[in-house]
Amino acid sequence: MTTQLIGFYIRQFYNISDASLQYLAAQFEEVKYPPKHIYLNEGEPCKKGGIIHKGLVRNFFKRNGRECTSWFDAEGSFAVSSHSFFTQSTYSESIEFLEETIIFEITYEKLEKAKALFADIDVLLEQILLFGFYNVEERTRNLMAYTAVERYDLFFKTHPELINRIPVKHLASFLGVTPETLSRIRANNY
Amino acid sequence: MTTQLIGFYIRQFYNISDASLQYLAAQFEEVKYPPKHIYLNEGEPCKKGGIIHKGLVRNFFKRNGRECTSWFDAEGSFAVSSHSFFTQSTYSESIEFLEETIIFEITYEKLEKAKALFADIDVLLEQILLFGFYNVEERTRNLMAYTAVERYDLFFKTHPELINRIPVKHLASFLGVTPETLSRIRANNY
DNA sequence: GTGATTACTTGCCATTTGGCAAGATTAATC
DNA sequence: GATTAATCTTGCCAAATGGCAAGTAATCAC
Repeated sequence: MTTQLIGFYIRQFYNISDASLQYLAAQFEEVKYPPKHIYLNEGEPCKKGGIIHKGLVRNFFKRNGRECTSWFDAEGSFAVSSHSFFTQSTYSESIEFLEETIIFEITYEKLEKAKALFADIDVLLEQILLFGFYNVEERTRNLMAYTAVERYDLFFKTHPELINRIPVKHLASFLGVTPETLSRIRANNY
Repeated sequence: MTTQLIGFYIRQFYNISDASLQYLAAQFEEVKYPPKHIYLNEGEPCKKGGIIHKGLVRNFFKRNGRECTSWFDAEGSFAVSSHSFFTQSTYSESIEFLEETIIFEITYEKLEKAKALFADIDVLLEQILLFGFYNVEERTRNLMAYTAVERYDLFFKTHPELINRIPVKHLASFLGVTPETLSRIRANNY
């Protein structure tokens, strides 16, 4: 049953009680989206989010006329625009599915309700936010202190399973370089 | 009285009740630190934090042998290593006072206690974390999508009052360039 | 104040990265 | 499966940034 699955994913962040999980899991809905589907358009508040069961997602924004990928998420991660979701305000971030993607989806309202009913669900959300905070912080550091080659190597080491699933142009826009530069890095011209 | 002051600072983030403020403010202690004082050494868990009443602080880490400044904080902001503080785990981040700095200081334990006693203090902390998350996210975007000149101009626009308080080498390490490059940017060689 | 140290600036050149354009490859459409 | 359109790669050169070294300015210690 999906309760098992959702528990598996969620308890990676915080070990909520069986009762909380029972309630929470019932709020999720399994949904399938096709590749290239835009899950969130920048400027819209992020009213729902999902645990990725199968598939690949990218969050991106536009600056200086070009698309920049802020984050990739695959199985076990969340399809959500964190700041927009947690504050229910708009943000200049879009979400796109890169593959056919199956997610367990929940609305902000349902999550709020669950949070009010079970204290440990509140803690769970705090832990998830903290995890996101840590990830963004590490990313900032990498952009500051590492060269493009080092950033690519790091991504290659930490996410080997994604290298062949992500189109070069998107990986480039994540690493903060042009597709040409990434192409040269991969060809080992450096 | 300091309760007034602390209320002024804290309610910028979330408007806690008078009762909560009364209790919380009493947990703070006013402390003065000299310039160059290392408030937190990387690898130590961040057990206390402070609201900056007067002074200037930088958070930094070391990578590839050089110091990188992750953030500056001045009056009204916090002297704290967020992730380390919230998780009470270690992180490779240090905190240094750049000027003689007066902070209202509180330990993690006291804050936890206050959080358990007053629900709105919990909300306050969530808001503060969310604000930090937003800041780091914006910073990542700037590093990805802007040139050094654009990043400097942005900092100049958003923090004009800090430009003359921050040594060039530290501002450079914040913007992700060498001191020489920042020096040239300021001289308008670009 | 004076000397010593540290920080800042500038010139020179190397390295990294970007941008255009052409060709090669892959994927999408019918 | 042929055609079309994206995407990816590579060469070439330009622009941005780094690194060393020397000189200047500011700060610190006594």
